[in-house]
Amino acid sequence: MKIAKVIVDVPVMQTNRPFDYEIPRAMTPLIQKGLRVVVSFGKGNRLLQGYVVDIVDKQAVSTPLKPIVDIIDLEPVLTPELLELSDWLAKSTYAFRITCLQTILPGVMRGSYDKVVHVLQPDYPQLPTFLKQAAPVVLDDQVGKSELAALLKLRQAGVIRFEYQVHNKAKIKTQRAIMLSQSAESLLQQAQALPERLKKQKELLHYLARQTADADFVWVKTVQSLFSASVLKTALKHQLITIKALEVKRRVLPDKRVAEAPRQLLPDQKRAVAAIDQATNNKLAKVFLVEGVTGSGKTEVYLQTMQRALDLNKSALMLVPEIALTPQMVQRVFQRFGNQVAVLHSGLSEGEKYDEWRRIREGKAKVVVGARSAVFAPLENIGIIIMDEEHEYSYKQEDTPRYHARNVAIHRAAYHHCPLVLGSATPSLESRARAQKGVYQLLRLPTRVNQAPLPKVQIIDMRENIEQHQTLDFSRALSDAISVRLAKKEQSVLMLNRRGFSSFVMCRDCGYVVKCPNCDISLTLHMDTHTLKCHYCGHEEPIPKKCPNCHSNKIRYYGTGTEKVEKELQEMYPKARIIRMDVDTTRKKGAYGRLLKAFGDGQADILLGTQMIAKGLDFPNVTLVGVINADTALGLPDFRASERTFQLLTQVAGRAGRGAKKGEVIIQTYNPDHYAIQLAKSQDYEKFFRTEMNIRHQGNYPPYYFTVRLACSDPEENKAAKAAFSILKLLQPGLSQKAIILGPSPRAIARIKNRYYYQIIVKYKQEPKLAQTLDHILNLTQKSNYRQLQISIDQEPLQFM
DNA sequence: AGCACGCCGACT
DNA sequence: GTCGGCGTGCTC
Repeated sequence: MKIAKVIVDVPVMQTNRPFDYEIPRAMTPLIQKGLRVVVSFGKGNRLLQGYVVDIVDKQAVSTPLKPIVDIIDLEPVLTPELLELSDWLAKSTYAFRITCLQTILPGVMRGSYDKVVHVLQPDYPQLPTFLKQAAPVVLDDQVGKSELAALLKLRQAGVIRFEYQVHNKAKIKTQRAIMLSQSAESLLQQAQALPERLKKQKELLHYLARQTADADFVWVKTVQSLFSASVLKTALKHQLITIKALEVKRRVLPDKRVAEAPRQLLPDQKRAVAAIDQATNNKLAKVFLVEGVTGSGKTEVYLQTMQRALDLNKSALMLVPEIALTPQMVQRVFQRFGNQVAVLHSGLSEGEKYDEWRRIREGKAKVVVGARSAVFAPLENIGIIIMDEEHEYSYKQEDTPRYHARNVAIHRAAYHHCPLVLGSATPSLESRARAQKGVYQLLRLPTRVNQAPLPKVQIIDMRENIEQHQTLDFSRALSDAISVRLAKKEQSVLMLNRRGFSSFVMCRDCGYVVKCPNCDISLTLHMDTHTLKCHYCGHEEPIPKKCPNCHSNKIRYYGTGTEKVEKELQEMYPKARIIRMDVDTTRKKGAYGRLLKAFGDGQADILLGTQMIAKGLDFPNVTLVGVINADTALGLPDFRASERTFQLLTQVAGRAGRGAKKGEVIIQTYNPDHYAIQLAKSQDYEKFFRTEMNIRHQGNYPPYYFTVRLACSDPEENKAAKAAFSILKLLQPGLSQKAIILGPSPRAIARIKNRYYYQIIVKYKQEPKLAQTLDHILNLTQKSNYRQLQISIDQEPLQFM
């Protein structure tokens, strides 16, 4: 007997394994691995969506199995590769298998459920009024607790019955079309044969005869503009025409394109392309790190190596961070590869995503460009994977499954025996260190394609500014530079670093930031307790009244908002046209693109924004880039603070002087001597890498150590704390002496949604028993007395707060 | 998650 | 005595 192993849609620890189901005889020829099915589950026999992950032979079983109720898909939605990937993902991120399956597939594939009440005894006296009707009633999502209790009682009394329905949200969009199954001649013949009085019918047939020249069908929608609905109805009645519902794929990319040919390569680019092509040709799962300054032509290297994969009749996957931010990039890929390109990103509607996904699944799209989740694109026979801006933090998903797209890409590249190309001007330290060790192959592109010099970067010491200038946010140098641009009708981009707003304490005289004595990490300000806390080890101290370094009393929390700066700017330059871009002004869909376009069209003189303006913008008329506060990220309680600051400043500096005119960059800071700022000024990534590696080495941080974060939360604070300590007890025996455990400590925002959070961070190099221990902890904490306790594990977290 | 079973307190 | 509260365990 064949048995189907099914992962059911119940995301809890206890059901995180396949369940066996009988395959009814009628389904035997249809059933396959990777299909979605409907199964009945639990005592109430409620219907759930499930995924067939395996089909096995099994001899007669002692307890009878439930049969599969229904098959949802005709073709498997998951390839064997993606099935394996979901298993690997679940194991490596400590997430439920079902959650991983749902992450891999487009959102519409997730089952939606309805609870329907059928009334069995319509004349029952205490029947609630809303049930006193003939038809079954669909319960809405928010049925009150007491209401539900009453309904359960009625069910027990046999008055009503529940029915669970599973819906497939994945709908194929169709449009009605008149099929042109006959030749033009036969249509005209039919028209001839019609009696004279059917004038409109004759006209219709003549019209259709003309269309047969270049199509198999005509949309009803277009015909309706020429003929009325009743004409079509008559024609249909007389069987002169047939109408079918044809699928229309929601398309994301335009129909037309300006085809673009490959560009000439510089020697460095040529070398890089050759090295990558060699891996593609020889089916080597090598990882390359392309380290190229802004404007060095990384994109051209990507495009040409992707072309190589296509030439070998393979597919290509290209990951771009937050794709909405770089429409130029998508455009360029489209111009090169045309209709075989599919785009996947969060800006698409569910339906659009589904259609693009199916074009990939059906093999119609061989090139995929997309953001983080596109790493799961159902491509087969992948010849190359590209990951642009590999250092970007948006590649890490912040909620379950907490995966990093880079790791998924590495896994898929290994499966497909194809190269993975990581590209960045400022690679993550993890990747650059791996290249150093020879795990990845480093390909450097040190020169700019157009030979343009890097913009001149000037650093302004804001500590001096306080005395000289009354406005705190603008130095004389920056305001003068803005005035010059306004006079010359050139544009300025001003960036306000909002990360870490008001959350740390800094001395305005010397730039000193209070750090944890144990962890060498900035302390975070907690206004509720009026203390400074370390989020790593839990160290706590009072807020200093005087700067411990220079004894000034100008030590206070630090931060500035975009609105305030905009007001200041407007006062300084009443005639300047300013576009402000922050979370508030870009919340609406499409607002981001609209504002950028307005700026690109020259409708404003100054673009003021948060870090979102640092990425990928390319406006030739921008000759000044100002960073109003370079420090805020440095103050974050995060060992990656320097790295983030360096990356951000380097990136934003690249926005200046993209066109023919020379660019200038002004960075305002209270830490002018900080290496991250100094090295951003000289745009010297390699030196930054060496300096920062040293610091990481001394502090036992990545990439010298791996990290894992265990967080637990409970509505009751003492329970959360107690749980954290029992987790610690469970953890310790599974670790060697060399592992470093930090915490348990309360998280920065101790209470979110009425839950208290505690966390433990483990730093380690080699811990063979760690994964097993973590699984054990997950299993135990589910069964323990802590019913309300939630526990999460984040491998290599990027956010430690 | 959702359901049943089962064991204790306050009601007809 | 029993109704119903929720704590506990199971779902092919």
